[in-house]
Amino acid sequence: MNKKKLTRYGSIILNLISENDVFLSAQEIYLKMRELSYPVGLATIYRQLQVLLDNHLIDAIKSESGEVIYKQCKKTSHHHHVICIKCGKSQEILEPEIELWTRRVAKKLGYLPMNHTIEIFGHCQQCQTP
Amino acid sequence: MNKKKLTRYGSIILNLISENDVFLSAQEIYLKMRELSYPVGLATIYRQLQVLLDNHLIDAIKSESGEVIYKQCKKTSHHHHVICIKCGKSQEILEPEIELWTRRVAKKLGYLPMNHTIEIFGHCQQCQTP
DNA sequence: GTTACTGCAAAAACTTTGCATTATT
DNA sequence: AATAATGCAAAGTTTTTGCAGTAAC
Repeated sequence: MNKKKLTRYGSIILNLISENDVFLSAQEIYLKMRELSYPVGLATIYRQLQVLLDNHLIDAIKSESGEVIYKQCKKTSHHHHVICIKCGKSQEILEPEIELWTRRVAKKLGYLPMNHTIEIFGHCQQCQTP
Repeated sequence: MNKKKLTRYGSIILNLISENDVFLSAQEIYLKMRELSYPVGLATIYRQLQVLLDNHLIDAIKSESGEVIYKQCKKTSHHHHVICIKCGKSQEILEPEIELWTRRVAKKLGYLPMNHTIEIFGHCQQCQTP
């Protein structure tokens, strides 16, 4: 058994993430925790985020700028996201056909696909009308 | 005019990249340049890679581990890649349908799509048979 | 002789790690 | 008391920036 358990701060972080509709970076979570007066260190944030990931309680993707951002998704199975580049709000993409597409394309080129990243960035409905 | 020009090292970097079939990171390019006895600094590598990108002479994507990697692509228009996670070899994906798919999916969710990333990671033909 | 490029060092930003201290059981 | 979690500081990585020196035109 390689899995570490959720700790006090782990649950608090999970709550914080699950209340939010946007992807948050570890740094943002750290700041929010400090705002909420939890005397938590950044290292703990990173360590507990890893535990949450290992237990599939949250999802992580890479932002456009390259940092890892976290969110709790409704779908438990593999999926992708549309992310607003203005407000950060994201929605899950529920299109199984794309999984077949990646497999088909990879195989056509002689590759055995193991993994893929698909992210769509744009403006959400609210952020389109200023 | 905001574009900087290609310099002596820029051309050498472009040659190095165009001779390679795999995506290279700035750090790898730096090492290869030093191996070839060019007394070039890492900062210059980064600065000239940016110039090469601005002039669309090379393409860049993010690797699985998050660092930016560079390659000269045959296709000049927007496209995606399958990348071997063992040897690094990549192939360009020539499927216009996926562009329509991302637009359609984003719009269905109320988003105005601006940008997207699609990368497939796996094992290439040679790396499948050890 | 100006202008632009480069090297070096320093800094910035994100993340990981080591270790002494503190909390949990 | 033993075990595990935490905070802090330090270090690791990738990338950017400032500036003095050098090359290019």
